[in-house]
Amino acid sequence: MVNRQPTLSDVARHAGVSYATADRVVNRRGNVAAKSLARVEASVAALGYVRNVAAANLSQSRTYRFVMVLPEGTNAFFGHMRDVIEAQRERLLPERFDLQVVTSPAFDPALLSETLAGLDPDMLDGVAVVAIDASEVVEAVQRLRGAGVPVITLVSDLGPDHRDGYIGIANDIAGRTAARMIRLAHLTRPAVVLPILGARTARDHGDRLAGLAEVLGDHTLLDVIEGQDRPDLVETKLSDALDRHPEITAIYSMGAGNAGLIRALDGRETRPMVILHELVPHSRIALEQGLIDVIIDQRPEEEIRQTVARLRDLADRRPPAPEPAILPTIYVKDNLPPPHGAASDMPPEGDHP
Amino acid sequence: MVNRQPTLSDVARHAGVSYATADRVVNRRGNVAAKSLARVEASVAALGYVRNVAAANLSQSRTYRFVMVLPEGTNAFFGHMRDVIEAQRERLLPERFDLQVVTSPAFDPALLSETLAGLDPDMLDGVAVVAIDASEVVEAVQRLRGAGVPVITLVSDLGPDHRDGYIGIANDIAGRTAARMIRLAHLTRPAVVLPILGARTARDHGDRLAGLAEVLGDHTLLDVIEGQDRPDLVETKLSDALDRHPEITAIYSMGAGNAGLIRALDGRETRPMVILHELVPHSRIALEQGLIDVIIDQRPEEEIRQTVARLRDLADRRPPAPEPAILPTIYVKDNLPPPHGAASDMPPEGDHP
DNA sequence: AACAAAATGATATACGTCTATCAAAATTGA
DNA sequence: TCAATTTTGATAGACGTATATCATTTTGTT
Repeated sequence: MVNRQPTLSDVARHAGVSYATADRVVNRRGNVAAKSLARVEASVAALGYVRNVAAANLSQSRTYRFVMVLPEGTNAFFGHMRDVIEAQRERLLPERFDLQVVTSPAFDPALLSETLAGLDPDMLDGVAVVAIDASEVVEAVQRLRGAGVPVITLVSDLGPDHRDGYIGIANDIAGRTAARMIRLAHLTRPAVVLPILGARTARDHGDRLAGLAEVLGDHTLLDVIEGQDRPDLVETKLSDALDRHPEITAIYSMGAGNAGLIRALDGRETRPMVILHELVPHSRIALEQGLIDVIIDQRPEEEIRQTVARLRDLADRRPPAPEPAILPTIYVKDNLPPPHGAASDMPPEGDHP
Repeated sequence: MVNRQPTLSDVARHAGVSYATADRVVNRRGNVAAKSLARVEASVAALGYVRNVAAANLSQSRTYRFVMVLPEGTNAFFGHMRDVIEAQRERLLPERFDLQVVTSPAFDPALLSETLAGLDPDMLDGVAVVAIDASEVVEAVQRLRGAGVPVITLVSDLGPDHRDGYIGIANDIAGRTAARMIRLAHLTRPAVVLPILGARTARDHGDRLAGLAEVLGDHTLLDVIEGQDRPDLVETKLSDALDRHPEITAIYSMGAGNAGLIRALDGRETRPMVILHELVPHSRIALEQGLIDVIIDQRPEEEIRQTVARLRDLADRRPPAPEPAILPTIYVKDNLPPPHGAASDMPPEGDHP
């Protein structure tokens, strides 16, 4: 059996002070003599007192008010992420979580910093933002943090000193993983790899490319195609490259606009090995139909779950719960999650009769 | 802003009954006239009342008492799983979770059912068991469930009618995934695949083998080696097979005893492609050193997290939270999680001053 | 020693639920 | 219609914490 968890009254009794004084210590209200402070802290340690967060929240009728700032637009990945957040929002409402989604035009640091500046720190317990690594954004984040609002970055990071946490994958590792898969498919022959990205200036794309190059070894890496994350551009540029370089054995697409990539491949009778990023409806279909081989995904469901957990721990001012790292997940045709947007937790039947 | 969540008092007022009557309805205490019952239920629906679980647990000084029944022994996988549970146990103690681990000798249905029979239903709010699919076990589980204790299966399942949930991977999908990886490594040449498993009678191994065969297509599948999950046996049998079949291009090990597999490969100058199951210290090292190519893992951290969440929902008698499916995870050398047993994704930062 | 300032203690209320008790009202049966 | 039964209402205490108030004690200063 578990012994009853110690309460703050237990701590006060053990320290030989009143409940009020113990409360002054643990809630840092000041006006406590150094001696009392030390005794209370000693008792906290001795008894292993941990604040009962449920009781604390109840007493304050606390609501966790979190804002998630996502890029605006119709991008399939962030569209899915918004769906995931919406599902969580409804689930978490009765547990007193108020999740709000705010959008800001993609790739625009000035507008993003304005959006962040428009958030009222007094109405917030935490912010998660898909960051753009620019000085205005860093400043806007620092203003929030200075006002006591914890900020974590989501999917796209700022420097480690400028946020209270990062939930997302390491993009160099994603690139290395892609390279490893390409090597696995070229155990007995040389590879000629065509990299496609949105823009050389996009930091996450650059990191992926760097990781790719590191692990690719002696295999050949062609010049990158910049597709601006636009399907039409990707389609024409890729078609052209495939015509000019029939020796290509693998394609790694680091950005978005993959609907165009799929269209470019669909007509051809033979195709190279293909790896791309993010499991979204059109990439899923392409994988199921055998038009591509591998999808590297960052599991947005898991990212949102961890984001809420982390924001909550930050709001409660307690050490973050250890969570499994979010690693680039490798999907092939056979280990895809069940199709419905909001994932189900059970294996798709039939396996265990 | 969020409107305040309705309380049971709000429901009572809306229904025009006293708090006591509303309470009688929602907590099914009986002695309520049909008319009152209907009105309260209508008000619950109208206001969207959801019980505040935190307040309820506080009022009852509730502790969630869960037991996890694992196979006994030094198996690296279950050893790791126990470490993971222990880490969670400490974390969850202040939140009034009492996680107990009970072990039972591996592969012994009779002893497992005895172990289950030895659990006192009155001292328990839920059980998770690594099941053995045998009638005695099913009966023991049914006795627990009949006594009001929810039981979920972990890693190894019973039939869907005999438990309140299953947390683990679908093993046929794991086998299919392995086959897909083998195919990816044989895009331009035929594969000759050597399957290794613990015993043909082990259901999860059988499922993996079936999945493998389904996806392997025209490639050659050799006769299985039975290694009894024992490193020494695996080592000698594999060495022998490699000597007799130099044409082998891939090995898929579905069971344990992989330390022997690694020893058998370590001496050789060339080796086939190798896929095996479960990320444990020795398999991790082999992957990092390039002795094997792929590890298929079931993420025990994630399984334990979901297990606790599911048991809690069952104990609270509320619909299970949607959780992302646990899919066979593909690890290559580059997307391994951070090495420390209990994974942490963040440096243990200082929080807000 | 006298006084202000700082520290402490005692206590009350609130959060939303569960549980229990007792009295009052409504319904049922004969 | 009267008694027995069922149903309902009102209310109080407990869970552990946060917050506030006010009186009292201790400390520091000159």
